[in-house]
Amino acid sequence: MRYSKMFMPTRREDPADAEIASHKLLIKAGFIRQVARGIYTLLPLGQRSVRRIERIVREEMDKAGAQELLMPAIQPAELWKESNRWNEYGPELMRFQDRKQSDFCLGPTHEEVITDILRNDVTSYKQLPINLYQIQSKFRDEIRPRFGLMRGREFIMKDAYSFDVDIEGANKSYDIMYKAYEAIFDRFGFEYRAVEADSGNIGGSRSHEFQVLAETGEDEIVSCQSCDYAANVEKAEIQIAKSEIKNEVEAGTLEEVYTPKMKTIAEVSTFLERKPEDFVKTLIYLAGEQFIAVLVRGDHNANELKLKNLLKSDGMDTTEFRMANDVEVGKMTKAPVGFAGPVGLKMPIYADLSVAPMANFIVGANKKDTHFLNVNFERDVEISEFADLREAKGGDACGKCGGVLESFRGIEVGHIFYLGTKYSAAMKARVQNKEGESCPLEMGCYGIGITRILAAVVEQNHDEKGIMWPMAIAPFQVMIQPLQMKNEDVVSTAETIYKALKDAGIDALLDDRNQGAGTKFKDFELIGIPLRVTIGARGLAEGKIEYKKRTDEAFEMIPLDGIVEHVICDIKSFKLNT
RNA sequence: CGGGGUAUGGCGCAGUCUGGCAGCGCGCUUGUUUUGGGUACAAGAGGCCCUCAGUUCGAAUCUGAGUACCCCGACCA
Repeated sequence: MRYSKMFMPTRREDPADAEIASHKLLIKAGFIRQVARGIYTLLPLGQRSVRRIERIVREEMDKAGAQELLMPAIQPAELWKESNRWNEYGPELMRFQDRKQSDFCLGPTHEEVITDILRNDVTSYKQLPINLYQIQSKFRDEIRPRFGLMRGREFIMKDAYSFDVDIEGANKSYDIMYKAYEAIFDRFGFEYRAVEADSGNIGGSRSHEFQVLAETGEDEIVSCQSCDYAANVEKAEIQIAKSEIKNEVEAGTLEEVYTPKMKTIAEVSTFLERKPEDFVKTLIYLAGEQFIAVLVRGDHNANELKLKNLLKSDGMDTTEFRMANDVEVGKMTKAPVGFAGPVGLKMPIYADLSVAPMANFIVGANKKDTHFLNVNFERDVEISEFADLREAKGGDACGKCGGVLESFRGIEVGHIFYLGTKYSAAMKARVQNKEGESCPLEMGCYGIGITRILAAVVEQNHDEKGIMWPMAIAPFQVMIQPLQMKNEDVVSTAETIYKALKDAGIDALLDDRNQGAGTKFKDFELIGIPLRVTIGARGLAEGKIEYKKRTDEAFEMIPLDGIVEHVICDIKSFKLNT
């Protein structure tokens, strides 16, 4: 491809509304443009890289025995009503009506459609196992889309669905996908971790996320330094040290203190000059119709999954479970948000084990701009139950082996779930097993965020000058730069090299613009093509060509008659490595 | 959904407080120049100042309503 013909609008200045490297660089280097909030166009360069990502995903999925199909983005409400997700999914589901006022949605995922297909055409265990996948645009009306392609409302996803006659088979299908995902993310050159995860509103029990390690990631994960345990903090199990027994200190006098407009622990602790560990946070949740309060230490976070499980085991209705909103908090605590506390609170109060040994702690006073000092259990607060309710954090003891947990931030690029019969039972997708009994299909589902991978790759592969694409994903493999466009030797040499590389099946970009060397170098660095072949009058006089990798500082001079072979050889070795 | 912010040429911004000819840099076009790190000079093109409604002799600027986008939060209690 010739640079002069390629539509690749680069910018000199950082876009005003991008925060993180991948968002900035993808716009600046001409890969994407925003159309609306969380909705982007993939420009030719972006589309080229996405195609390469898709190709790798397809190869590995096919290798794992999955078959590609394509389901519609538009889905009828009827199917979603069968699984009850028409109600459960909430406002994130993009809904609309056709001209006959029938309800439809834009698919955020495809369990319903695929289950519908299987129930009609699969009747015997002999047709199983089967794994079907597609690569397609998904639609989720996210509360807060952000960071460019990282969290969009329309995005490209690979989603796969496995069907087995029994749990044993389903686990096997799950393991195959786990391995396929490792192969895929290895080929992208990612530094990543597979972590245990909560299965969210997709449903199911067994679940792993594939997290690309990055400071800008939205997820927090912990991994054990001693064993192979790794999990999202939403899910991570920790060991509570038995030594956390009550401190024997004399209880101080309960005391009100004026804390104007101090809502957060950070604000109040700075204001009162006390450590966050001296505070107890009071969180109000709504489970079904019942309000409950949860106490965690000021420097801890509550783990909603653990909380939900505890409430469920206490026989509470948790089909609807969420934090109370501002109005509800105001009503229940008689104070604006930020000043809730357990003293005199009329609802069941659950407390994390780590607050049990605390004494003379600080809480909100259920009164505007006021906190209590020297609060103590029994005397001031009655607790319904102490339990492990907090989120893991770095330094905690591993729930499996007791080793030390280390924390990371990650970008979730893949997620696999064992679904069980959640959808097949609801939608009556059944087959006959060997014994002739009718049983619901055992399902698994497996997602990979294609467009998110594009962003994640940039997060892990860039410097201050621009992107550094891994060979596997680069929009072009090599850039050829004639430096003096008026020098016929330079131009014709560049053309010859360009043609030879193209004939060898290599994606080469010839920078045939009549621009100075500086401009060409800058654009090369910004766009991030892995290899650069520079033809300058100076080197050419000695029969030499300059050759440089985007990731290297230095370049080498290669004899003109060996350059093409050298480039081809390098690209081949890149392929073997990935 | 709550809080904060922004909206002026393709991009990045000033001008708004204190109403009076719509500006700067980059990019773009044409010509000359330069040719190994975003060359230099000259001449140009390009804007309903987000929308609507007010105030005023006069509104990018003041007032009101709306829209779009960005950030923070929804673990704050």
